[in-house]
Amino acid sequence: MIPDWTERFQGTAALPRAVRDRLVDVARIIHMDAGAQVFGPMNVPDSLFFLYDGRIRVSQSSDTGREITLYRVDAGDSCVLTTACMLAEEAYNAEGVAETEITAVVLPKPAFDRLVAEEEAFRKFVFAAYSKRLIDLLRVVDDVAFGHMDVRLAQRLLALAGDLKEIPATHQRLASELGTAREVVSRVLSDFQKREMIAQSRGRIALVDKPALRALADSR
Amino acid sequence: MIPDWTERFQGTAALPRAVRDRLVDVARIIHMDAGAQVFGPMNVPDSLFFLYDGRIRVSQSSDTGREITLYRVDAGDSCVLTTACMLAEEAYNAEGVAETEITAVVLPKPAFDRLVAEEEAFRKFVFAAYSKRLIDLLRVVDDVAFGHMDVRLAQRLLALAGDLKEIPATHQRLASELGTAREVVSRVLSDFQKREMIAQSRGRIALVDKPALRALADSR
DNA sequence: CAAGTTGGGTGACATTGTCACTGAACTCTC
DNA sequence: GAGAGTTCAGTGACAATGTCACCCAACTTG
Repeated sequence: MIPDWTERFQGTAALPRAVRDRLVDVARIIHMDAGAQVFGPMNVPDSLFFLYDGRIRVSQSSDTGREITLYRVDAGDSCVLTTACMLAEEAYNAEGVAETEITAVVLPKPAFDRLVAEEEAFRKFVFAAYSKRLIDLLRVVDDVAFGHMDVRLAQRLLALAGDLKEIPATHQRLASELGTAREVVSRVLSDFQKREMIAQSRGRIALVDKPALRALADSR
Repeated sequence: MIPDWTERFQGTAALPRAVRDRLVDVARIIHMDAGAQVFGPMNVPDSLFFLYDGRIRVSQSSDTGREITLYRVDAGDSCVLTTACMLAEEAYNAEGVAETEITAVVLPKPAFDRLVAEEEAFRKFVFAAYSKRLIDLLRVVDDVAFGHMDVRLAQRLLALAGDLKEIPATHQRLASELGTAREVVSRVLSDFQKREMIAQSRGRIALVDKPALRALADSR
């Protein structure tokens, strides 16, 4: 089904043929639909997770119903938060939800341990993954603690849009990205609209003046 | 001077005698005064850092002059943020400052790599350290994004006090703990005072009614 | 089409952040 | 121990953000 997933990851592509064959043998491939919860407070995995295809959004939610996106796991990345959870047996309320249909490689812990012990390349990969997430979270803290809503929203709109001119997103959805309330997003968006940087219709936002958004996103 | 620092760390105490002797040989011991910057944007270390004695406060600051405490490194912990920085060569503006006089063990990267490769116990220690920091940061994000100032301040006052009844801390200092502005801390503290939970004098805060503070800290 | 559901708008108010001050409390120097 | 400078804290006005209680419009479904 998947030709050879070890091609796909920084940490495994460099491994000797024999090791890779063994890995392909011992790992399980799983598929999940978009919207499925990959992990969460009630669903703590005991294995290591490598995302072969698709995208996962990792978020944290408050008990008052608000939510914030921490980062996204893209194809080729591993998901270290699950690992972290296993190691530091502390409670946390982050969850990972598949944003698209996903295909992932699940490596049993013993195999993971062995690989980390024996293979330099794999070890580097895992450490890099941890480091990346740490840095990601530093960025989130910085944004939430010190950033301004209009700037943050402009940044997020541009990031979500990529090369496209329009994004399918409700105000609530954007609020969950930034960890704020829907009303706040509505307010800021209607301001953007007044300044003719965007155009809105139900569930869609058209980025009319990307340069202006970019300028705002880079300011302050 | 230090009898055998390898006793001190989870990751090294369990190692074979021979390995530990080699470690003691290859590592450097450093001392720093309270207030010294251990690492920062301008001061990126190329070695691994194990805190033998003292405490380090790791914080992040905005370009507008505000600051927030991310976590503290206690004696017996390693400081993984420096590692993270080395691996993911991204810019970040976190810094570590010695809160007390500190004594630390600095392990050159080659020795670190070798240890991680060869020693299970050490590897576990390092992964656990990373995981702990990830969880710490999740907690910070949660607090900043969803927490209320009065609750957060009550929590912090209790944490900083420990068993003591009084803490030496300026309003500005507390603001830097929580990533807010001094005026906000002043406001909340004067409210606490009005409710007779604390008493204030210049640079000192007496926790008069700890149970009430505790109740507040645990609420919402 | 009617009814239900979801997305979005709005005004009032609470909390938090920012700014521009003031004065009090400490420190230092002479 | 009397000023001078510095650090710490208090204040009022205002801006930005969060919360609440609604409303209505747009879609969806039976």
